[in-house]
Amino acid sequence: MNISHAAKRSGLSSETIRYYEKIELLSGVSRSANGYRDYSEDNVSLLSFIQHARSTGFSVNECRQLLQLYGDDQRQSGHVKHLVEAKLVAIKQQIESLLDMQNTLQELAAGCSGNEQPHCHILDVLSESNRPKLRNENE
Amino acid sequence: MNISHAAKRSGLSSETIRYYEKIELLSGVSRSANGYRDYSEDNVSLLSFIQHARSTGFSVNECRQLLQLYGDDQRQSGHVKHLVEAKLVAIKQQIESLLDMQNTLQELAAGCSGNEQPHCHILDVLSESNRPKLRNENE
DNA sequence: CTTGACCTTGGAGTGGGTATAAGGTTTATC
DNA sequence: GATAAACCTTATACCCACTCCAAGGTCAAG
Repeated sequence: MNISHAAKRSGLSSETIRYYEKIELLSGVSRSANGYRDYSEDNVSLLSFIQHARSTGFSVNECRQLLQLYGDDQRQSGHVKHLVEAKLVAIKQQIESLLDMQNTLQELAAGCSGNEQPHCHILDVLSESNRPKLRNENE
Repeated sequence: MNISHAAKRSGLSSETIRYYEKIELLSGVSRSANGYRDYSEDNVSLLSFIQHARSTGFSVNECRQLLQLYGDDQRQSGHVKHLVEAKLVAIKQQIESLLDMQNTLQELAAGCSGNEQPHCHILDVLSESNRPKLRNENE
């Protein structure tokens, strides 16, 4: 199976698959006589695994850990669950941060008339020297 | 005012302030006789402005646009509001995406016993070749 | 006069790809 | 058999937004 077929099957781009090989996230891909990469079903399974993990928020290095556990029949499922729970905490923090931004942006937009006049509440707020909501600034 | 003082005042790091100067996000900073950067109150205001905009989700290039509007007394507040509303849409999309990930991770964690046994529901799901919830795959 | 805390510059590294150039191969058509 | 399109290969550069490092200059305190 050539790379573009493996790409379609795994949901990754050909470029990304080559990149994953270069950083040794995926190894052991064989080559045809003409030098083209030749993907097995197992290769495609691993690529799909990576695609799923990446789209669930895992970094490439976390994918490395997940792949190692995946290939280890002596693994303990607690180790895997630990990675998932840690990622869950990180994702929740990111959501919190984005919700803060969303609130701020909504407040900014609500206060701006958005017409052809130069006065703009948004710019007023952004240029305020005291950051609102940020307490604990000793000194 | 030296750079570390400007850093404290603006909420940015000295390295970031030098970086912003290098990419010409902030210009016109004067120098003391010894070659040290010397920040005015106006400089600090702009740095704070950038810090606020960055922490509200705007990219460096979007900050460039905001700064241009900020410095233009012929601006139309509608232009500013447009930037804020576009950013709001992008932030909402990011939140949606992260909420999807959060759901997936919670389902994965819930299905895993997380003990010392090798069998792991998480790895089972990640290695499933058919992506769940992703319809519309003609062919 | 030395120590430590600043400041300067340039350059490299990070993550996770994406794009481009320059070339080789395969397949279909004429 | 020629040729063009659509693949494949490699190496390299680029993107964003910093962050870190090395090598050196400056300055205030003790």
